[in-house]
Amino acid sequence: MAEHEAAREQALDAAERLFYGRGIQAVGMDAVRDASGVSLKRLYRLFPSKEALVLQFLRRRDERWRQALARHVDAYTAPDDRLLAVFDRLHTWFCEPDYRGCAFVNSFGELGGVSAEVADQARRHKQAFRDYLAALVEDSGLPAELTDQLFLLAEGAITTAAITGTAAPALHARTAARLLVRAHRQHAPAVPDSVP
Amino acid sequence: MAEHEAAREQALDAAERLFYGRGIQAVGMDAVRDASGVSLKRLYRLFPSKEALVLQFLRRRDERWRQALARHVDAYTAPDDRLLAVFDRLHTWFCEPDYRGCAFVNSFGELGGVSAEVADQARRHKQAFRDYLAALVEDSGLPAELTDQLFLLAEGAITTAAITGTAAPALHARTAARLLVRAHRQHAPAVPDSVP
DNA sequence: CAGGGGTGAGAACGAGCGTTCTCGCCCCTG
DNA sequence: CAGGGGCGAGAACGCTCGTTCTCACCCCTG
Repeated sequence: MAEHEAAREQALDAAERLFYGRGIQAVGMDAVRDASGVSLKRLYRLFPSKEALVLQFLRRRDERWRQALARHVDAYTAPDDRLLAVFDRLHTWFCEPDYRGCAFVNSFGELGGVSAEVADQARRHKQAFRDYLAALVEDSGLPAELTDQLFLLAEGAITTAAITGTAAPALHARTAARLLVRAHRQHAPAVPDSVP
Repeated sequence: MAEHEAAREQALDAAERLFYGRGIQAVGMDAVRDASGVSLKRLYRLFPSKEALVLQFLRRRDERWRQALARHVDAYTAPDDRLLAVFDRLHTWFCEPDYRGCAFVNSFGELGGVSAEVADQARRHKQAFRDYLAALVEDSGLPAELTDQLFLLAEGAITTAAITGTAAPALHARTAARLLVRAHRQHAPAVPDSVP
């Protein structure tokens, strides 16, 4: 029954491409069928409803997005490089040809007011990203207040890149991040008193 | 024919409340009629189509949003206070009970991939906000690069406040903004060599 | 080879929605 | 007072879409 898994993946691939590119409500199940080659009957056996497909799409996207970020960050070892690598990853993301912002922000805007589950997915995704940033900040020996500041820069860059259609916001966010890191170091300098 | 204008305003008020609160596609013209008390026939005489109503809603919201911001900023005279007042304004906005993020970001996420006009409205709105920030930055004698950095902070705060449902992002953005202003002043200090 | 259980393609169904039409009512003019 | 033109309420229409059903087909077992 690997057939089953393959169809599931095809369906989710198509759903992701369509939902992300055109918005969720603008995409019918017929469009998912046409794009995936998975018949309606099978679609409804794999996912009990469109809402289930949407939530699955969001779950998978969250996982993959965070994996891609971590993979990029893990190419660096120096804590400060790792912090800034987040913004490099944003830059390459923004350069993808059909970049259209954060799927979770978009879904939240479209359905957050009407579907509690979608709103929850968005909250969880952002929370996970913030937690990840917090760990990087702590590894750098920087104060925790920096986390939210960097998070806001990243978040702002994500939506600004989408709306303006350019990747420059990643660079602006990166410079701002460097300035903030430096500012925080000046008030509570180098720090590392590890291994007491 | 003040009747005409009154109905128009009622319709736009209801449309704004509904579109902003539930998303655009989740709100039918019937809902606008019920909430506004303006009959369907009249609605369609006032606005040739739902899309026209949506665009009008966005135009009006852009105008009012920027007016409210300017009014708040104009309560201050010192250039640096005016800059930071932007984030205070965000804070009071986030505290509104049915705050649900930026109507333009939400509309862009929902319809930007499918309606060029909606995408355009979002672009224009963000551009206008950025221009406004740029003027404040220039009035403070600060370097232009600061503009995009503050813009990203504001933008990030707007969506983060929506998704987390708290107003704290405004405070985080404000502190980050203060740090960035200070950082920029250290590299190219006080400046004002006005009136040569 | 017979038969049946699952499959795919597409029709069908029912609800929702954008838009228009009908019809009775009211007010305004001659 | 007579008549008509615009108005509101809501029905109606046509389309889309989520979901299910039909039916012919294929493959697999006895």
